[in-house]
Amino acid sequence: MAANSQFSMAVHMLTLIARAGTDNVKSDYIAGSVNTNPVVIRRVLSQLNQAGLVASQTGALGGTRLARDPAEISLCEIYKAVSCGEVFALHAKSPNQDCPVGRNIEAVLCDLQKEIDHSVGEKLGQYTLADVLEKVG
Amino acid sequence: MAANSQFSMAVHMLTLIARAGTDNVKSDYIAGSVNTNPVVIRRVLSQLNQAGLVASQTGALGGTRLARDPAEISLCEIYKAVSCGEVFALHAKSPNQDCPVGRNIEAVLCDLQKEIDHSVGEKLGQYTLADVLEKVG
DNA sequence: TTATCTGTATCAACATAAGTTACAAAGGTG
DNA sequence: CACCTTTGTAACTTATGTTGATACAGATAA
Repeated sequence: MAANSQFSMAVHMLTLIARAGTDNVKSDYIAGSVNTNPVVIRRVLSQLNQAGLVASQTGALGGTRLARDPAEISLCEIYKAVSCGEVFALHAKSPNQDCPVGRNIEAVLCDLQKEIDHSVGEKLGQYTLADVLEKVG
Repeated sequence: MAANSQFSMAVHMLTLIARAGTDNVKSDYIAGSVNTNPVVIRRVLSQLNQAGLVASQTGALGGTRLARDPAEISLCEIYKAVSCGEVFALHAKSPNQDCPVGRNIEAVLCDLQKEIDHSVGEKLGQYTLADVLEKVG
């Protein structure tokens, strides 16, 4: 499949929204900067909305604004909001349970997966949207 | 697409191969434990071969054996051998360069991507195939 | 009332993984 | 040498997921 770039899009979008302060930002405007279709933007915004990172408003003069201070939004929260997110996938089909390795490997990999995902979350948690804003300028 | 489970397969496969010691393990046998097609196994083995983790032999009595001691094979090496591997993807299409955010966001995300990938590698590097062997029993 | 936006549903286009079949080449064995 | 087994790949199919695009209902300001 095409690689999932929703996290990159989300950070980009939130940066734009943050820079607008309390003004509502329209999905059309965001789409112009991200260089994609407004519906793609609104799909990601829907997830950010559910995560409580932004607030949207319909109707004329509608749009989206941040629900929280940029310094209070960690990249980990953004990642979790948009990602189905495991660094690596477990077996698609269950291994052969008659094999001692096949019987036990899944649990070992599952534990490892949790540990790696947790470590990614911690690393992303070291940065906030405010840090990104500063770097982007 | 279907999620990429090659790393999980690779760890599973290498565990089976390690347990066989110096004996050659056939792709048919591995496929039976992983519960998939032998060609899928040989495709992953081909990558592990290129990474120097295993050695294969064609012909009758052929098969695959470890090229190194299990304690000298880190999970990071396995991950790098099979994964095209970024935790998150950058923008598919380049953002709008006329927008100050679009112009700078890619570099920021690229740096972040490298940092996260590096941290995943470090975490995986804390474990070896020998550790997996011990856990699987 | 009208124009503007969001929120979704739906469909097409494209990419990738996994599964399968087929076969050339390598390498033991009788 | 002839035969059998096994790897290494190519090619094709199927399944799944992401992105892009069109369409339209519902909300809301002027």
